[in-house]
Amino acid sequence: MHICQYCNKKSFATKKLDQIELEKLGNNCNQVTFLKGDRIMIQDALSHNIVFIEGGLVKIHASGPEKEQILKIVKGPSYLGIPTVIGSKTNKFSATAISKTTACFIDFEVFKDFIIQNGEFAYEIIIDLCKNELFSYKKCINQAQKQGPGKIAEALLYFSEIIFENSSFNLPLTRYELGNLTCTSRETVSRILSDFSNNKIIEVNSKKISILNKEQLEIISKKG
DNA sequence: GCATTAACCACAG
DNA sequence: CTGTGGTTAATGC
Repeated sequence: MHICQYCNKKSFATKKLDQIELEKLGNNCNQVTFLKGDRIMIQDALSHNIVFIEGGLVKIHASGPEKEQILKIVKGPSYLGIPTVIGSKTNKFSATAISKTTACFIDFEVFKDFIIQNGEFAYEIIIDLCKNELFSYKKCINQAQKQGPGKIAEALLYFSEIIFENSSFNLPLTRYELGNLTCTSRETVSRILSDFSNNKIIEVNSKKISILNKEQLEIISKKG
């Protein structure tokens, strides 16, 4: 059992719960700590839990016809698996920690009761789902229409602005994984990164990447 | 044809 | 795991 009342990492939705509901949540959720590489959710497993990532970085991936596909990188605080628990019996994707991550597993029946009984809670969940859907649309367009440099520029800006909120960061993926995420090959990632580096748009030191010319990167990302 | 883009292969560090 | 060079295929002037 977990004391949710005093948790300072509540989601926007759980901030809308009253004391009684928080107590109920606490009695029906459990916190787990994952290390880099640990699997948080396994595709095809039955799941009755909503996962809330309190903090840490998580890789969302699913198996395709020939290989595992990285769908996106998510930073806590964030819910995982709301669509897969509500819309399906089994998980339609896997989640793997790529840094130390704490997550709360919430019993779905309790989560469902909150949605049905607390409109403000439900509304916050809907906002979250909407944002995710729009993100998917955007990623689909990027993937279909942008060329290599545009895709990589987009990914670098995503890490810089959304994930790390810093112009300089340590890439939490290998070149192969970045290629997989952006739907290109590892060789293309290598070449584009050194190309950006030669043009003084970014600075690369193995995993450490600093964005030097954000405007230029945005132009490349935008025009594809 | 010729240029561009990017995947695949191979090899070195 | 990564960077680079050669090769090949698709696509667009």
